[in-house]
Amino acid sequence: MRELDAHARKALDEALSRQGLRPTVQRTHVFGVLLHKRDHPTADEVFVRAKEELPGISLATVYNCLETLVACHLVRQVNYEREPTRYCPNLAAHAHFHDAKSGRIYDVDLPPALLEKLRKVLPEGWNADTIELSFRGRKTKAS
Amino acid sequence: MRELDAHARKALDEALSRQGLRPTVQRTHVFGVLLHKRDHPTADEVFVRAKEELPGISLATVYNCLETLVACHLVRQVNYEREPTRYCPNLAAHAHFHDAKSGRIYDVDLPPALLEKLRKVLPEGWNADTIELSFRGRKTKAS
DNA sequence: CTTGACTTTGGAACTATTCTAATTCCATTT
DNA sequence: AAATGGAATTAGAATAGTTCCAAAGTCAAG
Repeated sequence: MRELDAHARKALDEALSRQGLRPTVQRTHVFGVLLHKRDHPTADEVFVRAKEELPGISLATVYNCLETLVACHLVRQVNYEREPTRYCPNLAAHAHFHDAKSGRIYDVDLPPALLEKLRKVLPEGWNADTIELSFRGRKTKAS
Repeated sequence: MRELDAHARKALDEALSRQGLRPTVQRTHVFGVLLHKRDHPTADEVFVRAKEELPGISLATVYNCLETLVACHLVRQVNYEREPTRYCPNLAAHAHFHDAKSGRIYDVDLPPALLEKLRKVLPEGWNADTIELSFRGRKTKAS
């Protein structure tokens, strides 16, 4: 992952400058790491991967960059039980499936119609900004 | 909350003995604390409440008891972001609503039909043992 | 009573994350 | 180009929720 593609580059620059922040090499690279392998890494894993190209980067910076990317809505946090937070650059509406066997997390598409139905379970006057749906179980088939 | 009612007592005794565990005074009391005020307390909050009647109880024991109750399926854990784990004695299928303003967590009933629909978003061969659904937002009306 | 498994306890240890203070970077102004 | 000042990065210390551990206590069964 030498470089961000033009689309990602633009999304990053715009989202950052919207909040008066600069696209530093660390931020850019951390974003690149997430886009490169979309497997929901932890901050530590991002740190290890980031160091391959930016040996001097610190863990604190990785945390800072991830926090910034989340604040800019370029990346989502995924929490599962008390495990370390994972990071996900998939911004489309989706749920997560935690495979008990491998520990891996998979994205699962959420049809907009279902999202609407979910919103409807809330009583009048309760407004949800975010909806999180996660499954835990076992995959018996790959796919 | 001097005593567990007969129903809770029975559920506790049966669930514990199913795993060869004993209904100690600490376990019984921690369960009682959760049933008494169903507001999703943290382990620390349970600790504080438990000490009112059992001044000698230790935090480690509260953690142990909660873990045991969860393992016996008498209590559910509720995690939200990286906040401390909360505990919930409501075993019926339900979602959680996190009120951003008050920080409080509310139970939201989940119709079985909706649960079925949720299960259907998973690809063939992916079997969910647990489904977690949580909302975050603001309540504009009490209710 | 003894035995042996289960429990509880206090405190130490662990770990993900946040904080802090010092340094570096970089765009802008001189 | 040098100086300025706010933003960003850094290493390491600090924090907080939770788990671990070894010792002491409890209890049912023999």
